[in-house]
Amino acid sequence: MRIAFMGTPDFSVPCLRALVEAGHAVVGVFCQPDKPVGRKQELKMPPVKEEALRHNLPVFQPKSLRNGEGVRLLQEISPDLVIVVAYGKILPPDVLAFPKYGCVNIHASLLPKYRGASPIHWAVINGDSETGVTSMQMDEGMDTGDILLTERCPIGINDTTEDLFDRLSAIGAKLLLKTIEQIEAGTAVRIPQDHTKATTVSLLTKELGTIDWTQSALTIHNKIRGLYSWPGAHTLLNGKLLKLHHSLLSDKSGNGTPGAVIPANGKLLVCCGDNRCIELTELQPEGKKRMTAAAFLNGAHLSAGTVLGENEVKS
RNA sequence: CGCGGAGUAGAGCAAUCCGGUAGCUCGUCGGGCUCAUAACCCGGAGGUUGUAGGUUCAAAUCCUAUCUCCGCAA
Repeated sequence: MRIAFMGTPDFSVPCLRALVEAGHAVVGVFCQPDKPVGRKQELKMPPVKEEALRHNLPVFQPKSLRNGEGVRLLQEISPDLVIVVAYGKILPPDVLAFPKYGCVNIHASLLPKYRGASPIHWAVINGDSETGVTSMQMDEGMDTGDILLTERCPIGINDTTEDLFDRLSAIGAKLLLKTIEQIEAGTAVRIPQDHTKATTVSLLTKELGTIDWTQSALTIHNKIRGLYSWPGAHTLLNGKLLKLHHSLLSDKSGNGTPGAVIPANGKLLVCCGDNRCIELTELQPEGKKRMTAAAFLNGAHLSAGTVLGENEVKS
């Protein structure tokens, strides 16, 4: 079976690699165009492209698949099946209809929950104890196609989105091979989604990462790990940005002003809105490298009354 | 030439404006105290201040160049 692969970020790479290593005929790889990135605005190729080049696979980076462009490219490689994993583009109907076996998508949630752009982040932010991966037969809607296979995956209380990314992409690769096996064998079963239970999540914004210290310690902890490592959670310290990379729930109660810091024994505790504390374990002041809480406390010389999240500069 | 912060002991910072013995917190090593400890006390080691030039009696500090790291923006 001739397979075309569409994907862009790190998450997609294990799926592509699995296809190649399983001996499938990957006849073409689609990903987003190279984009300028970083301070120098240097062009960087997407991870999927790097992986494709490593295997000497033909790469296509069309700006759009619409207006017949997608079909034109598919005609060059005539795939029987298209695999889509976090490609980042909507596939137009003529592309969806082109391959004999249609287009199959790997989505990092248990559909119909968390349709859309950032399912892993939201599962963690919402404090879910479980998520998973779904393979589905794509239709014209946004993650609305019939479900083929699912695999569940527990979320630990300190798991970050990045942790889940790694685990789910590995699960996705496994699920993908299994799905293709069933399609080839003709044993694939399509289960329509229960659309009444569908939820859709949007793209993340940086503003989302601003911590509101009047929220509960658990809510804040979920936000910090859910937004790690991108776009990240942050607050203000003496008017300057302070990124929060990792945190732990503390069993200590903290009935001070929400955002008030309690430095103790090399640990950095912060009072939250529910009179509980969160322990910040790794952070990064504006313009500095990331550091452990102990290192931060060594040089920061925090006074007892310091409150995070306030925009005023204290002397 | 997008805007900005920063390179000082193993870590995080101070001293830089106004040149004059490089200091603090922690770690580390040794000793002491204690039923005991991540606690406390005493002591030690560890620096050609990112690099290269320049000014000066004297440069971490002033001037010039250069490398690296990071925040914002994209």
